[in-house]
Amino acid sequence: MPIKGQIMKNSELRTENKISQFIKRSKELGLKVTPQRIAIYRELAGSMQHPSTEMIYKNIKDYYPNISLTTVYRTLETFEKMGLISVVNTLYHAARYDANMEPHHHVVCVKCKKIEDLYDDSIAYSELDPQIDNYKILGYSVLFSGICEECKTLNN
Amino acid sequence: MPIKGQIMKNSELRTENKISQFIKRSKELGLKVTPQRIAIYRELAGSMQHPSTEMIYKNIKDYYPNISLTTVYRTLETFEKMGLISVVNTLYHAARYDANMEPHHHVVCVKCKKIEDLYDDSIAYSELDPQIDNYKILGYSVLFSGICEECKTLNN
DNA sequence: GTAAATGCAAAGTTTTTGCCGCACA
DNA sequence: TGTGCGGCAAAAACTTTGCATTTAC
Repeated sequence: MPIKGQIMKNSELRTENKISQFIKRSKELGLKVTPQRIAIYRELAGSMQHPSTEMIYKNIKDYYPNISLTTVYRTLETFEKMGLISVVNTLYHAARYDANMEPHHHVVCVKCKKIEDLYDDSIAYSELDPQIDNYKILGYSVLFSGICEECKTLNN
Repeated sequence: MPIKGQIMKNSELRTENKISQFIKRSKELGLKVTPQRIAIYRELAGSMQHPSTEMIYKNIKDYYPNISLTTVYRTLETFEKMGLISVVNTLYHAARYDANMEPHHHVVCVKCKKIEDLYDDSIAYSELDPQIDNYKILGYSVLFSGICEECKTLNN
């Protein structure tokens, strides 16, 4: 959290700028802007860690001890539904397995959580980007998300 | 489960073939081939659903009521570690969020579960594959997995 | 025979829900 | 000043662990 009267770093300025945008967008969307929501958004916008709900909660606790974990869960869900933030791992609810060891991709239905295989050569990964040279890359997967035939028909 | 004396469908033959391979590979790896393990592998190999642990357990229960959910959890973990099957959603343990709404990809460290952003134009998705035309595609994400600098150094 | 695998029970994590009081627009 | 939001407690959903017994090899 930025401290008044102190010089802010560039990254902190960037974060504060994102928060202004967030407040503006929240109002447009009819969402109430509460101190908890600002704290949660700030924590996320100021982090490069792609934090979990628990991590966000713990960080906020330090300066806002009364906040509830439930609030963090509910708020992140709301933000995500409104398009203010995104979930890195759509399929976080439970481990999903595959006996097919051929290289292939997946498409998941955001409504019914069905996963289907996808063989598509138009998604090609050519060479390692310098940005990830310090990683020992083991593999990669492409996950499409969408709405499947059946869920489109049910349109709910 | 295929029934003796009945004509098998092509898909069932394919599944039984995969099971033979699985048994052979298990022996090579020094894994014991138990009825439970065959049942779990068959359930996965015969399914297009990318089932969760619970789904596999429930299906097996129908004809093998004594099997334990713990066994299914432990067995899937073992299979995955040995490279017999794979997890579709590496980051299933907890939801991870991102305030960065720009299109970008991610790289996750399989050891410490750290996620980093990745901007890479060499991963390009050109056009929708006919296979997923019946989906209303909302987006896609590329997730690289590997071992990060720090975890490489710790080499454990 | 022995190490590995299973089953049961219990506990640990992560997430959701119900209810009520509060405060923001 | 009403409705959306937050906090607490409880439950649900998912996963792991410890220990005694059984089984595959």
